[in-house]
Amino acid sequence: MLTQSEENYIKAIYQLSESDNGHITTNLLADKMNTKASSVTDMLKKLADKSLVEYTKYQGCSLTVHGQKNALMIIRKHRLWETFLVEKLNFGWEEVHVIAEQLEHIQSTELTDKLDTFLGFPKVDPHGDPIPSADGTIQRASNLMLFDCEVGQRAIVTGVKDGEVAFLKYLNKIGCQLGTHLHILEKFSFDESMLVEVNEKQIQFSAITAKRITIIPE
Amino acid sequence: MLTQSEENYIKAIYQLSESDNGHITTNLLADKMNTKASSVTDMLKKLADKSLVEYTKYQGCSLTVHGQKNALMIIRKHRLWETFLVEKLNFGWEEVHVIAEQLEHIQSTELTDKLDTFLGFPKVDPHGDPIPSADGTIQRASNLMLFDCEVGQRAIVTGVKDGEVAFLKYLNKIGCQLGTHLHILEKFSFDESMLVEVNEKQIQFSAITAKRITIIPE
DNA sequence: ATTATTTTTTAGCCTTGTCTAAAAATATTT
DNA sequence: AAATATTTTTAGACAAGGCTAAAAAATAAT
Repeated sequence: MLTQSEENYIKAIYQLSESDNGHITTNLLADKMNTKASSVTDMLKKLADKSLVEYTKYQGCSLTVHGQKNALMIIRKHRLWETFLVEKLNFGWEEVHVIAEQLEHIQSTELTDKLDTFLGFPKVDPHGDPIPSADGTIQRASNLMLFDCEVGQRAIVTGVKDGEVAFLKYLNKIGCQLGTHLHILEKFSFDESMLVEVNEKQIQFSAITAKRITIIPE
Repeated sequence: MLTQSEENYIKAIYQLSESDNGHITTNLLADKMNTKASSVTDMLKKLADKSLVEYTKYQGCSLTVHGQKNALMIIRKHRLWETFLVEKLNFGWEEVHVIAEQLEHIQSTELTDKLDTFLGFPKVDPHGDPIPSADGTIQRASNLMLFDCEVGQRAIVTGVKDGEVAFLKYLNKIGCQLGTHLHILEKFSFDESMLVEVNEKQIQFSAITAKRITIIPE
């Protein structure tokens, strides 16, 4: 049984491992957790004792298989609850993250699985992130970015990365959701921004934004 | 913003106040919280500082209006979640208490109210206990006990008190739920037990059990 | 190959919530 | 009313999780 703090560390390590290839440094984690490096060191020792992470002094850490399994279950809960909040309680996709951060710590496998059943075994959460199944399987998230599309191409939005509230609200305003059709009209080399048709309106996306929107070509 | 521990104390004090008329002693609370009197003393000071309880040394405590309001919101959350678990996720009424003890600490008034809406503003939880409304109003629970019924009388089950798992499972076995019709056939003075017709079967209820089942006369 | 710099760890302290053991206040008996 | 028993509080300690400041290791730069 893990504490909430331990769970939060495990989840953070998992998420960092997805981008930064496995080798997580103390400072990186401290940054992600909004805490100090010294606190991270303390916690890593604790997690290593419980064999959730591999940790060697001054060498950073990585999750053990056991740790990964735990991380996936926390992420499963987080994403199922987000789905519940949006699908059943009519929350907006920009509102659910903070609440799900609390709900993901509720301990009951039976609850998680029944929630999954109730929701009809959704494959992705409201931001397009894949939901791990009860046995710990997870689909690889689509990594085709709007940014990579060519002029003239058509695509459908499948997800948003790092969905901070302000960004999601902006997408709401321009009517851009999961499933929205896009048509790339123009790309500008000077700042790598692009002009895109969204719901019959022309929208200018910065490179940063275009890298946060994942798509499938149409 | 209260810690989980503070919330648990507040809730316990509220529940004790319902039966034991307002004046809660340190030991009583310690017992209810499965902790030591010294720990209770410490916590009462903290709660008094936050003006959630009225506390005078050696004299026990009682909730302030502010404390009562908090207690009611925790109970509201607990009972709404219990209802959700039974109505939507198909849990049995004997399974939901422990899970709801975790869910009751989730902080989001919006979530609570949206859950209430989703459930269709239920008046009582799966054990027949009244659910406080968003403004903190709560219906007085029915206090007519099966125990008080006379021979020949008919009644309908409206609730169960102190619903520990084994007791609720027993009620499941004999098919006794909220809404079940009862017919009192006989009362025995030697041990105050009673013979009751439940679903066309004759069941012998001890005094203890008959005091835990609340009813309305038919 | 030594400095200098950055990163990480250690050491010591704080807070929350708990505990035990001893002291103080209140209740109960005789 | 005094002695005894019970209840409650205080004092001091501990574990979890965090912090700051100083020390140690690793990395970068001369």
